[in-house]
Amino acid sequence: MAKRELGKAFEPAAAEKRLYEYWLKNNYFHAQDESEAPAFSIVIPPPNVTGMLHMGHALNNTLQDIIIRFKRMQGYNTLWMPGMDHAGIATQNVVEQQLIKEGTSRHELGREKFIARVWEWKEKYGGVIINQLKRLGCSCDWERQRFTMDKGLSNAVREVFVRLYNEGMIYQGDYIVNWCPRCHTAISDLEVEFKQDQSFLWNIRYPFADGQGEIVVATTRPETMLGDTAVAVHPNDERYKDKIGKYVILPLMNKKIPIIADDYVTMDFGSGAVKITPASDPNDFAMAQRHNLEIIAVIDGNGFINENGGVYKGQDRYEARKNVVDDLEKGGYLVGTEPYAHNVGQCYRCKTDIEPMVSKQWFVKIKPLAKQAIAAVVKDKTKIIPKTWEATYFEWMNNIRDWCISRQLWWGHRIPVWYCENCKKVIVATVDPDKCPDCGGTSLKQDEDVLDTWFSSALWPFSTLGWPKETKALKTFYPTSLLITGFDILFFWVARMMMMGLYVMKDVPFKHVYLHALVRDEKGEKMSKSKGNSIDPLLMIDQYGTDAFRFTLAAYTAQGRDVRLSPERIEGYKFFVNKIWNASKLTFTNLEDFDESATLNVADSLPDIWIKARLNRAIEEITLSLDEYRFNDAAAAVYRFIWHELCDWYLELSKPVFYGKGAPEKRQAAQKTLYVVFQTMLQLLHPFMPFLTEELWQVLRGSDKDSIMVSKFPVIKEEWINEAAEKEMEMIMEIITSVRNIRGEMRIAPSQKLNVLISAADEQTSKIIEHGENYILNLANLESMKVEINIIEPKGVATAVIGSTKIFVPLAGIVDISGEKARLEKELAKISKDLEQSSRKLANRDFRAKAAPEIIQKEEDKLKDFQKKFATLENALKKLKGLSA
RNA sequence: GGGCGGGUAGCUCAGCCGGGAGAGCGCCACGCUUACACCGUGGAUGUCACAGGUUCGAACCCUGUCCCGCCUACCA
Repeated sequence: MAKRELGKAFEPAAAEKRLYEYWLKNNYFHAQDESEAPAFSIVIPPPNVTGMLHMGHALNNTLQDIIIRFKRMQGYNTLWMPGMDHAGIATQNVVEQQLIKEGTSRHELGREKFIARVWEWKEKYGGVIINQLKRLGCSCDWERQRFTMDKGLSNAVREVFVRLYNEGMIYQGDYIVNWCPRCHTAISDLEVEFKQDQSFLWNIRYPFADGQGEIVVATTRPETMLGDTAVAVHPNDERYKDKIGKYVILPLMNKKIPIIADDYVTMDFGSGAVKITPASDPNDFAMAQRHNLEIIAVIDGNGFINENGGVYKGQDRYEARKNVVDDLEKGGYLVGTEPYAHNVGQCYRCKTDIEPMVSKQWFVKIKPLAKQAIAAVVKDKTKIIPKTWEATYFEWMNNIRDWCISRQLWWGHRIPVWYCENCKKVIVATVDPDKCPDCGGTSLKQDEDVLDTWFSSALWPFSTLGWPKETKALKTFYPTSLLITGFDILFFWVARMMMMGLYVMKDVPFKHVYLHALVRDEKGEKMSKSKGNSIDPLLMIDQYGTDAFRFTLAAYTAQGRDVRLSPERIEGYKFFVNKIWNASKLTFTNLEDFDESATLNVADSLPDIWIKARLNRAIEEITLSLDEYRFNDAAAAVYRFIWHELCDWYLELSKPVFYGKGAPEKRQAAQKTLYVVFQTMLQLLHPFMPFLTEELWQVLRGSDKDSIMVSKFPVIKEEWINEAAEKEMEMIMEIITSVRNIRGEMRIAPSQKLNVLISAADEQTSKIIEHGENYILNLANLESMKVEINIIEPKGVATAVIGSTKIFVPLAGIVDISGEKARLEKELAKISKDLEQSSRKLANRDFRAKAAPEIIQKEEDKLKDFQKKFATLENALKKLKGLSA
């Protein structure tokens, strides 16, 4: 085998670039539309076209790439479908800001030109995140990349809209919606964020129209009283029973409004009477519909009082609040003001207070869709992982309200509805009509609104595969196998994909949904730009390399737990990368003269057999963990195998053989083992650390061979299973560790060679230990080792015990024996505690009567062990005291 | 108001279908042994939030309490 040179350290930046290009060039990321191999597919949660890679993306896409690479190596025809979302409000905002800087506006430009500008912006600046995903190592099938505003996806949107409309699932009407006075659009219930606000509760007196007394109402929004059209009380409220149907005078507006009765009113809140403003409150709106109340809007789309607000017209809603309160007070209508904490809805995008407003909007009738989506999860057609999220999913789906899908924006899928200006006919069509089907008129006007961005995202799992065309890709990859996303968009996106997938495709969009947690800072706070605590993933990649970064994310991704990240943690895994790099250097040096094809007649050594048995266990654990999306467990298993088994033990045990201190055939056997184990280790690690493993794989096997990413993921090899060897090795390792312990505790210089006497309980153990003599001599740094059966403890030794095996280290002439006393006493204290606990347990009659027999047996074995150890140590201590006395 | 998750070593967290408290980092001691000081070897460290209960036995199961997150909700 050729000589291989590795530099002093892995250089991520250069290697990452080179290897990613190599993968692309060889088309490894590409999935086949048709294949013999079983399909495995994931659609990416499409990032916003305006987006920059943040930690959430980094985590989300790292996890996807780990699974995709794992499955690809397992031989699946693997598709990772990438793409982006047009992000209506966000993108429109970005371009509008640009226009403002240029001293113009979208209104000056006009709709068509504005949209052209957005496209221009998209081509020029949009989608930087795609290149950032590449730096993360994502193995997406880039040839298939989609954008929600693409022609194909836009067709899908229209097709679904028309279908829903024709089946009576979409309707238009004047309803109260969440209106953002800054974005000038309606938003869905989900897009409203509630924030607690320290405000006041104003108590206002409404006099009866007949002059007989008054009724007091409380409100957090006094300015809305301008639009009050009733006062409501509970029908069973004795205080007001006789007042129902009477009228009060609305202060400031000097208007008669009725007192009505409705169950919605809580009797014991405030005075038990509530003012009703149907145009400014969703509950009041609902009540107005029940009671046929007048609906008077007093606040306009900008958040200003309109012409219905009398003298307050033209005032901003907060200014009007102040003035209304002042005037109420002046007029003697204000009964009192009390501090009050309540929730205020804000626009998720711009944090402006939402103004509930009545306007004409499009809605999707959602209950029938939700019903199917619930059933699919109940029947396990789609599995939500971790399962705890199912409850949340059901809770939301069961209480879902109709989805407002129209947005008063320009950037987005324009609603495919046209109005004939001649005969008022409403035309709903997938292709732009040129004349009215009824009257033939050609003066058609398209609905001004666009659809909620999530409407198109909801179709993502099938629209990206070519639907409504019946493509091969759709047939092969739908339903997709898995969706990986953050729990924060369970409702926004996952739930809606479930509903649309079932409605359109008659099948679930994915079989598994893995919901991961949020990335937080080391204090557990959500990362955000405004808090200034966000960590830039690209900076981390620059500093520590993609592999270390990815591994950190995986290692901290425990189900149902947030990922707390800090640069120090990533640095820790950079050390791991370095460790692997150096182990590779050692490996490659020792494999220089290795001939892969040579046949060997020499048997494997114990470490050879052992490391393969351990490798088997690592394969099993990693595979199982990844199958169950336990990323942290999988990462820990790789880490432990590489560092604590391969590096700490196998490489150390094998050094003498490699350095030629034995027969050449033994060296060849070790080389063969190392060659196999090292390759397998790289394969296991590949999903986590794609770059490092590819680099090493190619150096090890020669770069003319295939990439590691298309090699076969390791499976357990029957012939490697060897429990006996694991036990034997464990014995030897324990002996080495106990001598090291004595050395450390007794402060014996590492350079000081020791002689050791070992007392084995039986012939078999004695053989095992003798078998491992060379390993023990080397790793415990001994001059000599002697094993006998049941020898009497010599004088002047330090003693260690492993079960029935005793290890004696003569200290005469090496170190003052008095230190051993303290060491033994410490050990004795520890063991006597265990001993006491165990014997107490066994002395308990109930324990003997009720515990499982194998547990009792185990406990008895334990006790015997403790007793032996205790006796040995005690004996040693006695001897020591006798000696020094 | 309802729901979910969490409170285990100085820090971040595993362990939780009940039977000898773990990892990583940090800390202490020793060591430049021909892959690695981004390292090696050894060591110290915990009334497993609190209070009850079930059990032969509880970090793990049950009940309650206290904190900390998050989600959800129309009490004006």
